[in-house]
Amino acid sequence: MPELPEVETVRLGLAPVLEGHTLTRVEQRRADLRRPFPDDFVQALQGQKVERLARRAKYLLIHLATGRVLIVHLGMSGSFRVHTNGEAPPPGKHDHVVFETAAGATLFYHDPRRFGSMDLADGDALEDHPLIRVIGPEPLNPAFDGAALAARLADRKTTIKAALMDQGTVAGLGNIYVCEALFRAGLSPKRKAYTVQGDRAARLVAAIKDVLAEAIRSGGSSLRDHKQVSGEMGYFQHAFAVYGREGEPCPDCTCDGGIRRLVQQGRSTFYCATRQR
DNA sequence: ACGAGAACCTGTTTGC
DNA sequence: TGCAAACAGGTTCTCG
Repeated sequence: MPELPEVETVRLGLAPVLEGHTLTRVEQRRADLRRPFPDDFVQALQGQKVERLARRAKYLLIHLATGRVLIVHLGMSGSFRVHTNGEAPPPGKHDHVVFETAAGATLFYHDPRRFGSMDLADGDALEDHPLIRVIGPEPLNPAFDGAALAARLADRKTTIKAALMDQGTVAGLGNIYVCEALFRAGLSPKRKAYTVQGDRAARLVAAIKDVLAEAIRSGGSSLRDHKQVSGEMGYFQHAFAVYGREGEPCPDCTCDGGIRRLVQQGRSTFYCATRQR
């Protein structure tokens, strides 16, 4: 489920359950996800108080009162589910981590494909962590403007689609929101990245900020499984202009073919060849 | 150094 | 109906 708006939705859902609460029990139910858990995973978390939840790109950051930080990535299929009032069912096959709080909440981390990961860092060295260090600017930060994006694209010979999928260019976009932002900005996914300068870059930044903010307000996008930690669906998927809409009419013009699909870097791209140049 | 493709997994949908 | 192939919200390693 997870691009920036989905991870932000998870953060907002988990914050009231975790912030200020103590983890009375942490159960690690397998040795690895995409990578091994840190050796001291349970020891670093169990019995500790959560201070606050943050997010960087698609990483959920759980800051502990000890100063350590749990870094969680949801991969392609990771999700959290919260049960309160002692109503948690037994963990299922793909519930790889169980957290219990002193207030009686139970959290399952569920991830069938196991592309997710969990790691620990020291809070004061978080920006130096290998996973965090390589990430580009946060798109919703006011400092991220057309000039900032243009500068990062100026020497990129790949396509604008590939450049935006690269977390080092700008943080948190994935296949859905790249397709949607390029549609809103009227830019072809096949355009060379270095040609996105000046007004084109400004339009693209505005489109990125708008689509992400709208998606967060909608509780993210729920494609196949549920996403909000309560089990409720997000509903931004109903607002997609192009993603997953191959063959449907373009919502913004009367072109013949409607929405087309092509494959770039092994991923589906959806776009309108008339509106996006 | 950069960019494209493969690999990592499981589950679901599509096509013959 | 049944089986195989294709496809899925991501990242990271390898190869050219």
